[in-house]
Amino acid sequence: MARRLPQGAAYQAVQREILARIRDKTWPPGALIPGEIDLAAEFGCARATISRAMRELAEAGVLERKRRAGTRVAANPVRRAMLDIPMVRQQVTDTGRAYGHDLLFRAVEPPPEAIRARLGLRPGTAALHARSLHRADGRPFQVEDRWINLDAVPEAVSVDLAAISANEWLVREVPLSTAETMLSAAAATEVEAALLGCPPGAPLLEIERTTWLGDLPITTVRLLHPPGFRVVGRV
Amino acid sequence: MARRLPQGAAYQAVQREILARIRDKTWPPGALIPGEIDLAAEFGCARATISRAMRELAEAGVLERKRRAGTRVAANPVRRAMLDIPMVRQQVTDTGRAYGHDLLFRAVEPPPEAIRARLGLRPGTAALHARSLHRADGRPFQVEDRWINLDAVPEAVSVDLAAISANEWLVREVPLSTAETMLSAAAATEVEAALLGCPPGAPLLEIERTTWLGDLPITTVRLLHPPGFRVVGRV
DNA sequence: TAGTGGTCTAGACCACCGA
DNA sequence: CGGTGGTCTAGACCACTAG
Repeated sequence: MARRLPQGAAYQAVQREILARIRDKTWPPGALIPGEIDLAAEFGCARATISRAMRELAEAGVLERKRRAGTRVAANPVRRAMLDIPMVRQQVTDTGRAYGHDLLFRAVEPPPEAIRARLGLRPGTAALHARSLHRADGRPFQVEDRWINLDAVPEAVSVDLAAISANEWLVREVPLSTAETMLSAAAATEVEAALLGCPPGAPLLEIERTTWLGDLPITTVRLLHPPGFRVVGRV
Repeated sequence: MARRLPQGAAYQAVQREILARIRDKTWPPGALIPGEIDLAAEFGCARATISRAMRELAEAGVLERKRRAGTRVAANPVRRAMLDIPMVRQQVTDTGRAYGHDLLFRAVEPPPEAIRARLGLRPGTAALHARSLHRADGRPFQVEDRWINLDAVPEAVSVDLAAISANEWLVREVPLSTAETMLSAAAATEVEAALLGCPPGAPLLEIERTTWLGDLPITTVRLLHPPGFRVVGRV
């Protein structure tokens, strides 16, 4: 590989070259591009280097790879946005504001059907239900409405949610779970409007997230953000 | 590595083991974990295998790696959601519906200040402005309000946007650009409400995206979706 | 069934930066 | 300055699947 380019590693130089050839239509969308061995010969590097370059481009959605069939330029490129959704506290303090939260409601009760199904509970089973308001510099930042599966994490029932937010407790005690996230827009109810300090009916960004530990549903949460709130995605 | 586990590759087995040790608090948040050489010895595999396993976990936000300082369990785990935002046509047809779109407006005109800055244009420079309504089975699916930098892609001015949507033309002609995506909630204006078939003030999911080719801004677009529309993120 | 990508290894050199 | 991660190599075997 052209002796130590100033710009980073060899596999990245390979990626740049591949991208350049796609852009200038040397390799148009859908085209079959040379195999790893051929490219390694052309670029004068090891096959593993080409392999890593192409593997990452495939993960990024730029290439489509199949054994025996070879590697093609993706015909229908998909825009992928990586959203980082940090813990609320960090979201607030990272922007230099003071974090605070109020526990508005806490009960152990049977969840509505939609939540029950999402948590995989038997009908009639109770779960921990908590609603909190998170604040930045005292101003409303996020309303959190959370259900926790007590079959999965029974110790949650004895946590003082006024002292530590459910969010943080779960991150500490049940780390590294998998999650499904949904984003949508919702109109503020009377109650939500009062909490967030906006008119009823105002458009709120709503994030719903269900979290599993393996196959076991742990918690499902609905986060509401005041008008103007934005989630920013990288690449 | 424990002789060809049924579940996938060796580096994945290493990842599972690392995750297991984080979950059971063998390695709590913030803890320094053994180096690549030690782990390679323990797992009986090559250092490269450990390296790949840990590199991916670091990219996923589970580990934090620093030269000389070693590898630590991330203290403030971030939930990362990967949003796939396909081309509108695909989004519609993938769900078995018929795709259609109407060009509502097209002009070459100086953009408002916010757009002008985003596209990096000199004051007074005109850009291509297009507004379209995308339909699924005839029903409103998305309102697209787009500005295209004609300094970057002058040939855009001669494209028949009624025949091919700006979205698809750009994907075909200017592939593999980098982008910034923002999601928020917005209230429907009178015009938007009429287009999307919802009451004025209804909460709309708004996606704004600006796209660059290298450092050159290409286009910025605002996508509005009717109430109930959801974006789903994987992991 | 042959050829592609997927993975692994043993060894090596290097850049970075914390102790 | 020395140890860590970051990368690269040459070679090997394997899994999958298109032809």
